[in-house]
Amino acid sequence: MKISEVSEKYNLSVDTLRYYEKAGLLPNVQKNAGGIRDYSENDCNWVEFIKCMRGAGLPVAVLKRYIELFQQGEQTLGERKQILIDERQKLIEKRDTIQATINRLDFKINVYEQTIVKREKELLQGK
Amino acid sequence: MKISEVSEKYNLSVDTLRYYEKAGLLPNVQKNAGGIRDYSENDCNWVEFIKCMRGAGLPVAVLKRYIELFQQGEQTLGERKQILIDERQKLIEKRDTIQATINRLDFKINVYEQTIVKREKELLQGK
DNA sequence: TCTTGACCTGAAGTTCGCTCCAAGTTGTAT
DNA sequence: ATACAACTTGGAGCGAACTTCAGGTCAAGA
Repeated sequence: MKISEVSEKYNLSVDTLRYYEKAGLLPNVQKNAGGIRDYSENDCNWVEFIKCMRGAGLPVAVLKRYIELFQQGEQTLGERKQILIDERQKLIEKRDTIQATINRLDFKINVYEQTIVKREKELLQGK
Repeated sequence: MKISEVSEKYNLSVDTLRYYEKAGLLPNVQKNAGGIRDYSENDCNWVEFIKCMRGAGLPVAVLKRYIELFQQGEQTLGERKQILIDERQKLIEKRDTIQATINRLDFKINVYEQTIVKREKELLQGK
């Protein structure tokens, strides 16, 4: 698969794909004789994984470390699991922070709604 | 209230507080004859609001716009309400993205756990 | 064969949100 | 009066995650 196809498939720019590769997130992408990338199905699965994790805000450096460990084989299973547990915990905190802010916005939006309705009524009564 | 006290109260650095002010998020902080800031209770409430919104990831530029409109009085009620509705919607999407990633991590962590337990058993059996 | 578009590289540039620095002023305790 | 900590400003610097650029190579169609 060419880089433009992967770009289209996952809605990531070709620049971002090359950037991820340079950053160590896609260490296995093969190149043909002419130096042109040919993404395997496995590469694509990694792209999809990285896109998902980045979408939730996991830092590139953390993903790089995870992939590094993955490359090293089974003796890193524990460390990899711990990374995922740590990041999961951070996401839970982030989600809860966001939820609290949504609740606050809900309240504020309601106050605005009521105020606006009140102002409209006053206007109709020619106050 | 002095800047150091506000900094302590809301756990924001004095640099951040001055940055927010320069960025237009705290337009009303008064200064005494010597040029030293004196935060009112109202200023503090804005600091708290900004801290909360920034904590959820609302951009400084959006908050600046919101505060600008607030300064302009009642004729901007509708526009202000719309900003909050838009940002609320983005937060909901962000929260859902994060939740989906948490679920994915939960699954992956379980797979790791099972794999690790399996490897340990094999080790005990001298495989 | 020629052109054109997609690909390549390394490096520089951009945006965001702070964070730090230099150099100077103010307020307070002794 | 003197020290010294806390305050002030404008501007530079930083880390993260891209994004763009310059200059070149490659592959396919007319």
